[in-house]
Amino acid sequence: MSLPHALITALMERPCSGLELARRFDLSIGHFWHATHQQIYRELGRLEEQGWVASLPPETGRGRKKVYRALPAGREELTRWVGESRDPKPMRDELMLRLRAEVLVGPTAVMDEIQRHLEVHRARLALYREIEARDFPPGDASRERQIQHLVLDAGLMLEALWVEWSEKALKVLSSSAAKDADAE
Amino acid sequence: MSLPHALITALMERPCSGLELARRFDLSIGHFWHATHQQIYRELGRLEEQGWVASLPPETGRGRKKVYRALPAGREELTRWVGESRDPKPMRDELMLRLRAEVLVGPTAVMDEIQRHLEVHRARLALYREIEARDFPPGDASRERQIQHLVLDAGLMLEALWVEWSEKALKVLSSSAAKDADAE
DNA sequence: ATCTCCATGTAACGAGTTACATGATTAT
DNA sequence: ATAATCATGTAACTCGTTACATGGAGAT
Repeated sequence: MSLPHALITALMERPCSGLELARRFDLSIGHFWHATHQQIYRELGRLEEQGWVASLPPETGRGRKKVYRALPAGREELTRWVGESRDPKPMRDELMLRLRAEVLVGPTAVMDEIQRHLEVHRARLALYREIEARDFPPGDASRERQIQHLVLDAGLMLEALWVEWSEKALKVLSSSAAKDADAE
Repeated sequence: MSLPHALITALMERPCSGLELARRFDLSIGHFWHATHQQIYRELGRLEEQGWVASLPPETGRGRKKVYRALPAGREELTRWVGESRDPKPMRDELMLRLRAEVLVGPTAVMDEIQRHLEVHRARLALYREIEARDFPPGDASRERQIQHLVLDAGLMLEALWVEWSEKALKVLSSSAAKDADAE
């Protein structure tokens, strides 16, 4: 149940319409909490029912741009939610499942897949580094900036980790493939 | 759509009943693909319909232990699935959302939450290190063992990353809190 | 006029979660 | 006998995904 609070947060930062929200998600919040525009519309409807956000123009049906903003009640709800406590979820990684299955049915072409992942992670890492260079110049910063930097840093560290892991995996798999060939 | 294939994998490694599967998930596969026993029962039913797994005793209703095993068709399906290609999903982390919201409604007690997460990740890291010491002694190993080690290694690296990140976050937050106090 | 975007929305489904129900087995 | 536990299962719900439908605005 985090999407509603992600939306209130985004609307507190700046009021905007559903589609703009979807686009902003793609650029920032979406890096650690993805959502499609359908999810966003559905959730905005619920948030409005709850009285946590409000849309400006009278609801004249489809095709009309509706600009939402967060209400005081939304801010209160957000404050309550920030104080909640949840255990971190265990990771969920399909590639690890595939590797485990590969041991049983392989050898297969998993190396290609790992290579593909490696490239995706490298691209994300490069993107995050750009953002860091642009938005977080070295030197002291306010508490707010430091927290935002921490969040970005988690993304940087994760992508770097996956780049490192993928390279290692490729190395291990190629050497063990060579050994298998020797054994024949 | 990964759970069915996780189940086929587990049943190929060793046939067992639904509840045993649930327990084995908690111990191994569950570290990177969690599932509850309800999910597992539902999925086993579907897998049996599909003809990918079979249960031994005649189906005499509730309370009767049913031991499942993977069928050749299941193995084929697994082989097909291992060859599939999917982009890695972007991370999804509620704590990052909370931090982003905290900037707007804070300062709050997020540090306590980060501390809690830190302890969870330290515990998982210790567990994975135990498993590594027990199951992966140093020295050459077969391709299978190396792949299994790679999977465990991803878990180790991730938990170590979160420990590192949490410690850093606590340091940053405590120093910026001190500065805020100075400013008053 | 009609075409192409922009913007909002519906519908249907699959996956995951939570709470609970029921039959079998074992221990006391 | 009955209570605890093992084992399987139902039901109801939320969240996320995919495909598609509809209305409005500007361009040619």
